[in-house]
Amino acid sequence: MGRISGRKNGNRREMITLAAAQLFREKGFPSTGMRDLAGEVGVEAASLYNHIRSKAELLQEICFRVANDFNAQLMEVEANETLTGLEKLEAIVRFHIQMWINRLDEVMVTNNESKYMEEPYNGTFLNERRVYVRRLEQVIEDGMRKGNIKKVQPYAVVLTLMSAVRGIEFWHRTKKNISAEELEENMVLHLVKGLKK
Amino acid sequence: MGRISGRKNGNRREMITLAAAQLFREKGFPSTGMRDLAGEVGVEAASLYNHIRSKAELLQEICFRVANDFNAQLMEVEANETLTGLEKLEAIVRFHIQMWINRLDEVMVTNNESKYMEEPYNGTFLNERRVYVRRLEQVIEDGMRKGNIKKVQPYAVVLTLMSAVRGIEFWHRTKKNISAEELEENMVLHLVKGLKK
DNA sequence: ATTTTTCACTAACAATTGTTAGTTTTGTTT
DNA sequence: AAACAAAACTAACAATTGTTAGTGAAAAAT
Repeated sequence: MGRISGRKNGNRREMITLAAAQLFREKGFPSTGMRDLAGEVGVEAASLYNHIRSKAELLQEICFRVANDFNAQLMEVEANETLTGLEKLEAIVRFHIQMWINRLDEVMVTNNESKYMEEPYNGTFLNERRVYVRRLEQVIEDGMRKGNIKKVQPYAVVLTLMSAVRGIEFWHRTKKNISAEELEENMVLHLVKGLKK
Repeated sequence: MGRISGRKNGNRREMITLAAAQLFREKGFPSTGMRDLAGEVGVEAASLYNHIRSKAELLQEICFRVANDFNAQLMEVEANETLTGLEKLEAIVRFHIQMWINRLDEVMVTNNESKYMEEPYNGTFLNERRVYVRRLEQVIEDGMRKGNIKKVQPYAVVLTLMSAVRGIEFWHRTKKNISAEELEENMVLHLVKGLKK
């Protein structure tokens, strides 16, 4: 065990993973070649395999890392007893918006390319998503019961919220029109405050 | 073995296009092989080329057909002088919802796979989209000026609206929870009525 | 009945795919 | 300086890709 275990290796691998996220987003997973990725990293394709096991593994790492971050934040909000239902929802929506603004590559890959994961990873992923949606519905139902969220179909609202933020993808391409803060406030106003009773 | 049902070439080609839309949605454009498509149609891969010029042409046909349908409806609404700004917006949002419900394959391909079109088609497509967004912003600005839409950033609202309906993709996989009509009403309530002054 | 058109077939192509094997270079530890 | 591990390289593989050429059969037109 000579070298400090995986320190340099870890950095290199992280670089590869982030380059992969960018390419997977831009070109899509199936049409991103290992030679494309190698070129981005500045190395021959075969050399990548000193750091990763397969192309598929890269996709799994990206998707599950993002999924875990969403889950962790939801857990945190759920546990916060000082917030009303509507405030919880707002915190969650703001987190989604910030993820889409700050980690566009990874989040878009998670949204658009996760279907290219092999089993059982894709199945697990879809299941985790289903659970996440159900927990979000619970937050809304709680808010409706306690009285500061107006009467709606929780499932429809969750679908709408989680998809609406995807619009940030297009904002990214033409940033000039409007700042990140303005965009966030407008979306929150439109999507969350509109639910106040 | 001769021909199957094709009285007219047009029918056969339309069958191929719709099968392509379904496969492009499910598997993505790059990883849908011509042999997959041929199998779906019940024919050998080479035989497809009696009806189409290339795989790329299929994608173009799907994307521009959908884009044209959206443009046509927007033009119709714009021309209707009896509607207020908010009513126009509602009509447009309802049309989007119905397109996502009734023509999911084509609409999803248009949203997710259009980037795989070669130039100049992709450029033209992105430009058409930009124009569409700008026209939708105009509808909102008109509504704000005439007084029945509350003060918002039109660009942010358009992004939100156009993306929110993408949630219907997930509804399609698990239809049981809620009917198409309920979903539409909930979305309209959430997305449009929330904008009323 | 004969010609013409339509369309499916088989076979094959050049290019590209992810990945492995084996070797050499690089940088660190003893 | 010698030894060792990490990570780069070249070369090659089997499989798959979209597409073309050429042929024969069925349908439509004459």
